[in-house]
Amino acid sequence: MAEADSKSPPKGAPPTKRRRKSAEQRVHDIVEAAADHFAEVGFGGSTREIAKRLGVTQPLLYRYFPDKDGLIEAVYRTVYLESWNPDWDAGLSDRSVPVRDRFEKFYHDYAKANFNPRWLRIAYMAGLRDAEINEWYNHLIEELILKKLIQEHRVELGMEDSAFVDTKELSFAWQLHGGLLHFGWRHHVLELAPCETVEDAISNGLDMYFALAKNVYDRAAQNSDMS
Amino acid sequence: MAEADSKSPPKGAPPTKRRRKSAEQRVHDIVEAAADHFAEVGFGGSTREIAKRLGVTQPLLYRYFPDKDGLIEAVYRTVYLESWNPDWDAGLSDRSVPVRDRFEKFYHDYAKANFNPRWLRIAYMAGLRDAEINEWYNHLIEELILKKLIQEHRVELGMEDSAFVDTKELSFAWQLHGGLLHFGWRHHVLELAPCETVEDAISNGLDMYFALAKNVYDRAAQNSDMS
DNA sequence: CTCCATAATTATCACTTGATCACTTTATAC
DNA sequence: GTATAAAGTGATCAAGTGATAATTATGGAG
Repeated sequence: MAEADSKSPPKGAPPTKRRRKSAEQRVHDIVEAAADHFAEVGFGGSTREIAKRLGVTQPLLYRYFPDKDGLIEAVYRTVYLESWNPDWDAGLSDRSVPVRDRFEKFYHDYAKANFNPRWLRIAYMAGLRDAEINEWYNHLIEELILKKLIQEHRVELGMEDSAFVDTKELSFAWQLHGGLLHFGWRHHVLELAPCETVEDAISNGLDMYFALAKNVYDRAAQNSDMS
Repeated sequence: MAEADSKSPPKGAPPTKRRRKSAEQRVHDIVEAAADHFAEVGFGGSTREIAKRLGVTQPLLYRYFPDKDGLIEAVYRTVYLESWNPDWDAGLSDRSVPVRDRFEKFYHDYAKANFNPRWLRIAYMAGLRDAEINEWYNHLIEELILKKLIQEHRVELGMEDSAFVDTKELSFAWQLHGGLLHFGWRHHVLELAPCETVEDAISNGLDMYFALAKNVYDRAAQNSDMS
């Protein structure tokens, strides 16, 4: 705040005094500008354009990053990490609240943090560029969110609290998560006119998930009664 | 057939006779090679590499396409059109078959045609590059597949055959389609180890859709009874 | 005020890329 | 055979790219 963004010189034109920033601050600014630029034009975007946005010369980037790939990886980290809230796990574990409500709140927060052009575009671009980072992220989602959903749902239905998660259960959970992510894609990448709000999409997705998961558990319970 | 693929000279090295192809054939070959190359490395891939794959010099491409963008658009068209089967509509309309079965078959075919790295990567890359083409495609899906699903399902439940499609119904249908597409993404772009088959994913997705849609329709029917 | 570590710049290189044009080779019609 | 339309090549350009090295300017410590 209070500081005009890097670029503009105070007043006159000629001297254009160069302002120094701490290494820490500069790294942060560069990654931020790089993320914005790459999100817009892809990772093919030039280092010169990034420097231009910062009002800085291009070789300066190489003072803080070994090469373009290094910068891109820093962008990965920033984009993925700064949009992940560590508090989510606590919220999802709070059994004083119905599972449905817990996950509805979670997905509202998740959408608020991630359903924007910058995050979605970089996430999909990263998946296309090198799947590794996205593999890691999907693993995170599966372990921390989807398996949690399955287990907490089971507990609420009075089933035994087993760590084992069935393929079919995971399939349902991924169907939910994938469907919502695709909503984000249509909305913020394709920029299609939204015929429903995010809240509705989340609510509808959860309805589908809980309705069917319950059916399946009920049927399983009947089967075990018969045995 | 019987013709060794363009590249290799018949036998010896020195003369490397240049083979001529009809313009039509050459255009087809170029687009095919371009699609393969772009699918692998992104639309930043070079025209020289495409030419190399064909065993041809790079300027030749400019005989058949005005510029790189023109080539990319031709790739769009080929990839999208050649993987769309016009017969699908007939299959989806055949009321002698249960809706569930019709759409299960459709999604099997759809996955067979589209769930491969080339199609998925180019489709997502196209969405990131310029949303327009993907907007058009999503419109196609919505009009020809999803609305069909909704209406045929209604008919099977004995409801009136109205052309009007509710926002909520569409939301469910997109949740289904998006979830399945995301399965393709995880499977063929991220190359994650599949813990379920495509068939299972489709079957589970449809289970979720039909279970909930039926619930909603039943509830709507009760409400109208009360009025 | 002076010093000096270091933030930032200037100049530049080697290379790739999309694109153009004049030229050569091929197949086909006569 | 020979003429000819068109398929294909070679040489080359201008622009833009990531990256390096030498140089300059800044601001805090003493």
